[in-house]
Amino acid sequence: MNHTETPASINFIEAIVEEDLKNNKNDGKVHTRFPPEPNGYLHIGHAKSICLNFGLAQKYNGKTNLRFDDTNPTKEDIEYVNAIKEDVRWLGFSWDDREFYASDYFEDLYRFAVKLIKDGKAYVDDSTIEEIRKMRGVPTEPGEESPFRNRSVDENLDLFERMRNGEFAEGAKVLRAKIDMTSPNMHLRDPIMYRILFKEHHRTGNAWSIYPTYDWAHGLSDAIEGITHSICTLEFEIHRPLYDWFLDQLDDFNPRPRQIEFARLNLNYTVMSKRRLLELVEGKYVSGWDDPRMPTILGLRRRGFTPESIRNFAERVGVAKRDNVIDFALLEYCIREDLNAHAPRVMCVTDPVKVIITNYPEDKTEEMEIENNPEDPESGTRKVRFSRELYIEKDDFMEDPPKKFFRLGPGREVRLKGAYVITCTNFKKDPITDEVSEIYCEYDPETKSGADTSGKKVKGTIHWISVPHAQTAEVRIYDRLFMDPDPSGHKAADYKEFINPDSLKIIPEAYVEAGLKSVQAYDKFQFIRKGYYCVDPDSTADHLIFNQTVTLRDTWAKIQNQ
RNA sequence: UGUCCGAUGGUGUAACUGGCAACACGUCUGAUUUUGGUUCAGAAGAGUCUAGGUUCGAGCCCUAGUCGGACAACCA
Repeated sequence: MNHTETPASINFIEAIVEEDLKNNKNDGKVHTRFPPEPNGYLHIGHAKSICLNFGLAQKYNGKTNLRFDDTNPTKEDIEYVNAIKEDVRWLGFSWDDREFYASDYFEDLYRFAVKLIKDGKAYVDDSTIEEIRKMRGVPTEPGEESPFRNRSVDENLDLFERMRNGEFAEGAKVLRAKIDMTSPNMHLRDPIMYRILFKEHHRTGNAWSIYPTYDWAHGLSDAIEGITHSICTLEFEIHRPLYDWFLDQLDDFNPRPRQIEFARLNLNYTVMSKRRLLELVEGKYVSGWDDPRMPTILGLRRRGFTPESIRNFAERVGVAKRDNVIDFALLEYCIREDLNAHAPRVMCVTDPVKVIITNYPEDKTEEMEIENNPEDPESGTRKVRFSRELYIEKDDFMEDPPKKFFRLGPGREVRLKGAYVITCTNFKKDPITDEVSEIYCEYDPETKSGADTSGKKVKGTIHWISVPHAQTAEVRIYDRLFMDPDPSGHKAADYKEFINPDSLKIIPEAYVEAGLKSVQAYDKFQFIRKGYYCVDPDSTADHLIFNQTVTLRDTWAKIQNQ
């Protein structure tokens, strides 16, 4: 045995944290936060951020706050805060009693703003939104100063207070930080700290008529909560000088939070922007935020994803600063890995054709004991009834099969999963449609599953449902919502053109094993491609995997070529 | 014609303070298999954006360039 220690590789954020720990910065504490704006449902991209923030704290014995960044009442709603809490919890993370809201700090923020005004570092601007925009200039040229920039401290103080008191109309005035109108960084050209908004806030009601902007509120909220490492996505990188500037103007915060940016998750075939997901919901392209085709946590959950699989995915995609597009196949792999080991499996026939076992007694019924999950010995077995007439999948029979086709055809043998080996002796076709309507087989009594004394080896195993014992259930097949070209790039003119028309297929009456109530969702791309169906019988309940041997798209292409 | 950030197999992430570019997904081959799944064994695939420089030695350091991304909401 070689005991050479390979140092476990850490990501760049962990490297920063470890460096801080080494220098005993922040008294050796690690405190992160997950700060969603409650204006939409969480998606797989947020899951990465959640895993990052909570995972980092867990790893270094720190804590993570859940903070709602609720500074813009025009977009936010209590519905979203509840949904977000549920999603984070479901993912397996706990914020204990540290559930905070940026709106909790409105009074503090106001006080800090007054301090800035007194220090001559903020001023009330009467310019219109257009004027402000125009004077801000463009990135390649300096902006110009507002005519209101040099108001006296007293006047600013008075005006700001009256803004708070609701004496001015929306858009009439804003509070701006006095920084540098010539800065090449647009965010430093006197950024807006407060705007007037006569809008009811989901937590503070009508108490406020001014609301802080993100830049003003975020760093301060971090500081107030004692956050040490404020992790956010790359698009905030250019905000960092402003984040630091605001903190520099105020008290000496200890710990002094540090903003660290990472590249957000992109998935091919997937739209990840909250705004666009909202469009999909409002435009009824999907049934809701929890539609199994959505990349939302709720959607993935209904699609059959487990919290473990998503956490695992977040771990595997890694963390870095370069733009990335993760292959959907990795996400599929993560859930398959988990479900394969844990999900119980059942049989279902979606596109049936009848098989008659001519040498099996007409009035006989057997109960076959079939394991629920061959990978999991603890999953036990169930009894499935078997009789002379069965349904099998149309795809599992070929009149004139090519060499590499391992399933049923004239004269061929297959095993019926958990039952007998049968040999096809004949078949009948519908004279009108020319489709195979009945298949005649003989079974070998010696080949009974678990008690096979025949020594027979067969290449294929197919699933079946006993005709007299069959139950019907609706089956929904979900494919990826988007097809090529990849809509995850943000350049698509209208990404809705890429919606896959077959993303949801409903089979109203598929044959299922007795005892199955309904079959709501399973996933074509993830599972059929690998020979699996994932079932979500009751929205978010446990899932099952069908014993399915539907022609695998890739495999089938190969068989045809041979 | 600005500022900031980034660049490693098809995809993503590694490579301790410079020391033969590794892991995973995907792909392909073979074995096993009562689901063409799983599992197992193996293979192909990059010489690290380019050009210089420092060095015994550069993916790592320096310089210049190229390409990509972000930034001009009273959004976050």
